[in-house]
Amino acid sequence: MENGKENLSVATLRRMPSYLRYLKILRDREVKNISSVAIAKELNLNPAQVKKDLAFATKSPGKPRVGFSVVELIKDIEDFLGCYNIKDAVLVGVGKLGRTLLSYNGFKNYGLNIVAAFDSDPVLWNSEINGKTIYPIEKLPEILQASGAKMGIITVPKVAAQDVCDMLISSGVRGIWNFAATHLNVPEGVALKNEDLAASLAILSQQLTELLKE
Amino acid sequence: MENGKENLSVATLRRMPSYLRYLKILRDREVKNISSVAIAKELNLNPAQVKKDLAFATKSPGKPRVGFSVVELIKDIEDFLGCYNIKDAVLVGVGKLGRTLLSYNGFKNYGLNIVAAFDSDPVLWNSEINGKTIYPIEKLPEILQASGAKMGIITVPKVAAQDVCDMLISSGVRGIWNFAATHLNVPEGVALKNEDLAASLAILSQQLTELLKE
DNA sequence: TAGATTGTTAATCGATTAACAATC
DNA sequence: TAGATTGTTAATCGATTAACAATC
Repeated sequence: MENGKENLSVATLRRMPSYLRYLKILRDREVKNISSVAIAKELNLNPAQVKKDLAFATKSPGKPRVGFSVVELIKDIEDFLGCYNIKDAVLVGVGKLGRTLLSYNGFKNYGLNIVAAFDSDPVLWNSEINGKTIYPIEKLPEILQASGAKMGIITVPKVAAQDVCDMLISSGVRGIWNFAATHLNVPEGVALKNEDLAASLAILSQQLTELLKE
Repeated sequence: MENGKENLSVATLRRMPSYLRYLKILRDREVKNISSVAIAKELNLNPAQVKKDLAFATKSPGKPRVGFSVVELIKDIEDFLGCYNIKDAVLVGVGKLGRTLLSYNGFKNYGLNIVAAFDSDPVLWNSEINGKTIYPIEKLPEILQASGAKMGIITVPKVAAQDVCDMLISSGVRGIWNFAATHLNVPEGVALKNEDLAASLAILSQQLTELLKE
């Protein structure tokens, strides 16, 4: 999808959901309009950066003296994020984390739809969590190919993660969202995103350490 | 803690855990030594970047022609990340996600120790998950101040998140790890890290969309 | 009108990358 | 020795920020 603007960066993409979160709070408070300067202030960002970021998503320009309509801005950002979203995904590994993700309904706000789940434990087979059926892992190639899903979510233990990853890719998956705390090897042409709580923790800890020094 | 090097960036900190993950796989394969060039290749990074990153963590320099000892490098990076870590944290909100985090033992590799959990549901009070006792939320100020923990993990529903956040801060917490999908307002002097699955998803989706275009 | 806010252009800053002398 | 790898210096690149004319 073309959007006219060049240079959409990962940093911009990463900030989009935080704008959305703040805007939704404003909406709940029945605030009608907001300026990029005010958003920047609340989120501790630079106003010019916020203006540039929003320009990627907005369909109509902001109004001088007024700013942006909160509800319109929410809609524009949701559409913007949605336009990148691959609708269908499968999840492999119905342990604690897998269950949590299956139960989470927030993904649909971002256009993600988990169409099926897989696990090796026969006790879980054919049961449902949040309307999603759990299949034996052996059925993965068949169901995945039938569904056409291009994204795989890995929530299995470390030792199984690479095998599951290979299996997903050989069945047509092109994007891997890895929640297993291990390094995965993927071929060229496959996108990999490691969900890395350790990295978040490292950043927060470092900031906190700096703060406590003062 | 001083480390001699200037300019430790968030980007470097974010990459550290991924080095660690890959190195641990090498260790399991009984690989003895590894060069920064080889690490860069496997992780799709620039070799100069890997060299600079590792220089922040390593206690002794790598050997020309040999590279780094895998086990020493693991130890150095763990120490490096650990030196920033605030040992003690409390968790508020023992729902699905809170339970998952309480049960997860991987945090201790990064020096994080959850000392207590809180919830508003009386059914949970005084029960334990993974050795951590769950207390009524009213006891938060008392227990938090007694423990001296400076980090708070928020896993409550959206609507309660700001109140919990305020409560944590007024009881001495200086770092907030927010898993609730909402914007939080924190005063200056408090570090906030939003754990943002939506942002990850946006990045992965965008990459996947690009890949599927080709 | 006056002035707040817009979007954009140009300057700055910092991270990434290339190149290379030093080393074993 | 020859050459792979180190750590570092200098060049490049891209993101952030400041400044400002245009707008209502």
